[in-house]
Amino acid sequence: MKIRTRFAPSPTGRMHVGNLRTALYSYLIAKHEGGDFLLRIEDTDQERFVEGALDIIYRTMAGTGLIHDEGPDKDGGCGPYVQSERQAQGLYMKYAKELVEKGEAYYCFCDEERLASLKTKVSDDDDAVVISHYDKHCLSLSKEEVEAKLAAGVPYVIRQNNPTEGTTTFHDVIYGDITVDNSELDDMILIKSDGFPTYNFANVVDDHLMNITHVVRGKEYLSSAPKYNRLYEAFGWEIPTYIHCPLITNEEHKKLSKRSGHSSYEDLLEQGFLTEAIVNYVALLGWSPSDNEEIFSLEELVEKFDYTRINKSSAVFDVPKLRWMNGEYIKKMDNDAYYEKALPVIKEVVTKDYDLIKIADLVKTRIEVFPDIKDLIDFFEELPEYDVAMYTHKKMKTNSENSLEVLKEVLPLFEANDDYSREGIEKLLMDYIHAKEIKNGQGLWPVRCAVSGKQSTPGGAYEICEIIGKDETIKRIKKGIEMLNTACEAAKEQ
RNA sequence: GGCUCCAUGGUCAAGCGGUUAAGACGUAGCCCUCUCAAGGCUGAAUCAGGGGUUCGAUUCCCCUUGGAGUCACCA
Repeated sequence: MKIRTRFAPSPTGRMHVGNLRTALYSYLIAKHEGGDFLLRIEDTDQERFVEGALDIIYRTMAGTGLIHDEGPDKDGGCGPYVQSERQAQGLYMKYAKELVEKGEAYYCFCDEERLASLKTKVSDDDDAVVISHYDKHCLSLSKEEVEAKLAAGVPYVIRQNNPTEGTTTFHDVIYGDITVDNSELDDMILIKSDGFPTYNFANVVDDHLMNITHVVRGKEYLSSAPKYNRLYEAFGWEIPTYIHCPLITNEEHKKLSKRSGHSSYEDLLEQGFLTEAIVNYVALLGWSPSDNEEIFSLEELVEKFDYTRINKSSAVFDVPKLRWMNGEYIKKMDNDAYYEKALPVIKEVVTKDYDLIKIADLVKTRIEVFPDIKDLIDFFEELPEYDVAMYTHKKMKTNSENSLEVLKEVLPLFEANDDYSREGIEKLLMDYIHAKEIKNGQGLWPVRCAVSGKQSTPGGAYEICEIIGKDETIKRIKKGIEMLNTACEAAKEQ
């Protein structure tokens, strides 16, 4: 039997990483076995629909490479793939009525007020949680009463009719058999008063009609799974394989939600993460391969993915590790791809006519995310204000006096020099250092400080001088001499 | 609060009765080195607690504790 999985998002905004991972796992499970991966849009809540959210879904799927075989834009014979369109065909109502006839569902005319009276507050520490359990009030309505209300146009919903005794057991690949008392099963709404199906109902109907074999979804749905089973059984349909994925949480171990912010795929892109790194990292939240590798392309994931190795416990979304992984991907990038990403960021900071490629090369192993570049290279554009104390470095054996000496002696050499290639500068400086018989650091530290104004820089003195060129190098060394002069004189006076 | 699930270092995790309890991120130190990275090496750090079962439990069972999810005309 061919595996068919589906990703069924609601068009309510950006896609947060939990959804992305669900989509990824669905895709991987299908593709690992050469099965089909479908995209279905669950837009049964008209109020929550967000303009443009559909585009985000398509863009995310295409961007991450999770290409669907069937979907709203790719008919595979199970369409339409948008639930509002299916609703318009009266599809869900038809199935709901079938259930009513079987006694597995019933019309409910209870108004908001009555429903509210059913709600009970339960104190959960400081947060007051409101729960409700429908009391089957309308189940006792006679056929005639129902007909009369229907004819009178009284608003109604259709509810699932769950037994109050006995137990229901369902099976999940990851969590095993789970049994609950039927008394726990609320008579959930199947068809809302606006005629739309609820997520729960549409899901079951569509998964069956679309021949979905493996239902992949988040663990937050685990508690509603028994009610699904009752629906399948009521219809006499085959129950698909359930694969509930563990939650992805924030640092506080709470479920990652849209409100957590900065946790959607697009947020991450805006923060400078590469989609390959995001996909790779997210794949490893809740799943691990049998070997020790960690860096995987989507193709490799397809090959390696084994859903029986998915974990049970939730995983914290650890940004530092994502950053590390992103850095690994940056290092692996070929020049074209790297420059395409790096140069625009560099241009934001450096407007001077410098060799931006050289700057890009300098920072490649020093960043984890592209925006990191900015803070690293700002000194190229303009020499920052700095403290002369920087020239004093214990390990380099430098201080204000000998730094001043070095800069003074090196200045004429720079002025006389015309070879500002990296090699040229190296020769100039090393010849000087050898002649003076000092340690490399003693000569190079003051120069690098003068030329960058920073304690630490990507690259060393040679590279920086090469990039900023003769005029700027001389200008900055003079500035250093000037500052050290005043500092040394002030010291003498004391 | 009811129900359900989960429990190996700070984080991701391997382990599926007998191991010196992998590996990765992070972290500490060292090497390299003109700084910062990268790279190399080394270290610290984990089986929540208590009962069983067993010749032997991280591993199987139970309880406790802790955490999470869920309890909508949202998905």
